[in-house]
Amino acid sequence: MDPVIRNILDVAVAEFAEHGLAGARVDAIAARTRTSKRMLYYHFGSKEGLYAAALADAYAGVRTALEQPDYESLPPAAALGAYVGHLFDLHLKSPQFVRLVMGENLLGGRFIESAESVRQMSHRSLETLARIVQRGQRSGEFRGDLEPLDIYANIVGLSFHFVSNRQTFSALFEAGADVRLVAERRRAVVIDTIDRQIRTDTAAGLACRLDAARGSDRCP
Amino acid sequence: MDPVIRNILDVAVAEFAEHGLAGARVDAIAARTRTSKRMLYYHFGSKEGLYAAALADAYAGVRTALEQPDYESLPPAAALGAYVGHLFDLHLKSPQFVRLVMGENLLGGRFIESAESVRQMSHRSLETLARIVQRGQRSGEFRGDLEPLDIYANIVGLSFHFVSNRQTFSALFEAGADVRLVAERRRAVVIDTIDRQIRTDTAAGLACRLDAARGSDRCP
Amino acid sequence: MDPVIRNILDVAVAEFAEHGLAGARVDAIAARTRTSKRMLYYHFGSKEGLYAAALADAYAGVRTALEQPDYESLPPAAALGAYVGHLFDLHLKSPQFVRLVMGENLLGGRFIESAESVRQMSHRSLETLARIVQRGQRSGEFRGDLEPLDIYANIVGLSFHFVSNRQTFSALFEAGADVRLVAERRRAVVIDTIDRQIRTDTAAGLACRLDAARGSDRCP
Amino acid sequence: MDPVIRNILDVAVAEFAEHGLAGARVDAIAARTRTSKRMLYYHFGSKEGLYAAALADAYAGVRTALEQPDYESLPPAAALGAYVGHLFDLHLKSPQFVRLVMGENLLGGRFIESAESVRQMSHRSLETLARIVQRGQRSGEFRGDLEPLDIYANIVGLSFHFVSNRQTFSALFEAGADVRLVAERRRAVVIDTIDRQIRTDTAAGLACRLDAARGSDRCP
DNA sequence: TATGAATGAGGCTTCATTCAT
DNA sequence: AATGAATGAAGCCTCATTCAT
Repeated sequence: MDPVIRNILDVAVAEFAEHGLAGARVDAIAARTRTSKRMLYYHFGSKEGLYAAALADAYAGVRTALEQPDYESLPPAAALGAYVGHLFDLHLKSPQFVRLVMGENLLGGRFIESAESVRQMSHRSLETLARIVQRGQRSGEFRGDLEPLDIYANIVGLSFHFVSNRQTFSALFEAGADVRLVAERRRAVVIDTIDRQIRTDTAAGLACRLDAARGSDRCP
Repeated sequence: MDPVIRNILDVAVAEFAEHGLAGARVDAIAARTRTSKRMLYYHFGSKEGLYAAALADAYAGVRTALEQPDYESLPPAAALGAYVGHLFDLHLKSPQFVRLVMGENLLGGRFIESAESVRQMSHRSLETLARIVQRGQRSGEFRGDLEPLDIYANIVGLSFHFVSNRQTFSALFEAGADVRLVAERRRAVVIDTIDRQIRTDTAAGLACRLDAARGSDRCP
Repeated sequence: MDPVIRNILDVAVAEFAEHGLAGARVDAIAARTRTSKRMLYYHFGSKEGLYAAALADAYAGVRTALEQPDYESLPPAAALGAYVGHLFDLHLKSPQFVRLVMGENLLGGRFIESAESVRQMSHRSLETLARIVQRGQRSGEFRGDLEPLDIYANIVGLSFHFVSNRQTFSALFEAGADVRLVAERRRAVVIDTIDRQIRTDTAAGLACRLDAARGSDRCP
Repeated sequence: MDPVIRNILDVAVAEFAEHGLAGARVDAIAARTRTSKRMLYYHFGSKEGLYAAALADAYAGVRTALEQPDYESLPPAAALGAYVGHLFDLHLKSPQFVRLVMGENLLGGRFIESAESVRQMSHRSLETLARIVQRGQRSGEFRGDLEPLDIYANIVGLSFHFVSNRQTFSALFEAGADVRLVAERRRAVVIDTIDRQIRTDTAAGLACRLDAARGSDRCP
């Protein structure tokens, strides 16, 4: 990639992640770039054009990190744990990406819809999980009443939220705690949570929960 | 509360939730208010002052909803399910609140720190959960190696993320799906997930996960 | 009218007449005004909004001048001559108005269409002419095969063109001539031309010309 | 002419006619050209240089059309009618030329002065008219108190104005009328008007009008 | 002769905020 | 307690023009 473009995108990702689309300043981006403000418009057309490019670039950056380990060589439960840990770490190490996605959600997902590459990438990750789940279900270790998307939403939800809402959450509950220890424990909890969600040898089942959704909240 | 103030806050909450602090427009707020722009400054001093007030007001709105059912009269597992469902519903019904908290996180939690009322409210909700957990642990139904905060973070994380990231998530994975069915299933999955996280009769334990955090990702 | 608005409009009319919509500079207008650039936007919303207001104001300025003498008390031919002279003088004394209308034509008449007041004013002037013509036709002095609009277009066309194309026309044909004498002679020619167009005692008729339009250009 | 230059000029004429000097965009011209923006500057030096070239080119385009029919073989009155119709048609078919000349007038005729070729062309056309007039005067058909320039200004004024002010004029008076019929009638009216202006057998004379210019507007 | 990238000045517009009344 | 007019700083964007190749 053209190093000029590369440079602009790096700066833009940082600025948009830091301040959001509305709060970001084109002048601020230009100032931290090796080129001029005029060039931003030459290459990207508008502030929104630059934002969209930065968003896509951030997703692309994550994609590289998604070049996954070989889960197939591990037994299902271990593979699942590795997968969850990997996704958790990914979010933990990509706070800019997380912030951009948050901002994008606040904007109603306007810009992500047009990014086909993002969709492909996401689906590939989901399929990797689906294969692990399938293996576990065939071996009898994993429950059969869960969709891969149920699990995927849990993993991403827990991982994402830990990073995205850290500011308010730790301000409210963990004032002064050691950040590294908090993350380490949280990682373990998330892996454990998903592991228990999916194993066969546990009590309540999803069917009961769905029944309950129409009636009371009580499951035996 | 002074109806003028009430009116201003309602409009401000909507505007800030919609556009964030940077994207919100004081003029837009004033225009949708029954008073003039000058009055916003008279009562709240600045845009940021109004934002802080709107944020606190949104939290207060949720507080009312938190006047909780009497969990004590239910057996621990049922109480937990009810608690989780309640929190999930709370987020589902308060998208403005969720959006404000997202925006606040993007701002680094700058404004929430000063809101003591918010902290108190949050802690009260955590304590309610803690009491349920304690009962379950004493009866042997619930695991003893979990902190209430571990569970609370899971519940809030899953509930919040479902609402906050709906735009991108459903754009990527659920294009065209029935929104109500998706929410219903998701609610059941979340309750089920927390239930399984906390019961005693399941396989892997947290200790193993924490060990793993220092070594591999594999738990027996 | 608010003197601030009045002041802005005066300056804007001058600037837009001088440079056209595209060539005019908002900064230049603001600088020659007693208020700030910000106020232009406060009162008129945009450069185009200010342009439209200036255009309407220029037309209104002409309207005042159109408060016409009492043509009814003159015999038809004399009334017609007075009317033509009046319109000629009007254009001659309103070069800014003429330039604005030229610019408006170059813009395709985009802004004039929305100005109902302009339409009313123009039609009132046409009706004044129509009444004179009617009197002359009844008395037998004026031809009966002409529409008032045919005559009005001639009067306005000749008057307008003399002012609007003076720059190129005199550059090409009258380099160095005395401007006042040129205008005086031109005024006489225009009145004479219209007078001859409309009298009964002349040679060729319009019918022949219209026939010719389908065939040759030769009229007996 | 170099086809590259030809191509650039065609595009430039269109753009400047459409938007005027200030409103035209060099980028827009370059984009619709078969060459690059750099070439415009290579060949024409600047935007203004290109404008001047486009203006001269538009005049030259009209010159070709002015290669006139053989008026000498017609009797004076018929020749005059043909001449007037020819000039009217010329304007009608050259709206781009008309728009350019309008713009040029708004610019004060800055660029036309330097174009000697334009002057020559215009004078040749005037001389053609003068010869026709002279023949008519000698035969007694035409009045002797008119300068050829008086007539030429009338012809060009009426023809030009019909095209140049069509936008505002028809917006104000002919909303919805059939464009072709309007033009046809207008053409006949113009020929008729000039014919009557110049014939001997009519009432009022120019001398009276000129006298009137110093006194009242009333001619016997 | 030709091109895509680059440039700096200046264009229009909008913002949060305050003043006179 | 309330209002409409006012403000200056700063925002995004576009222009004609030129440079490196």
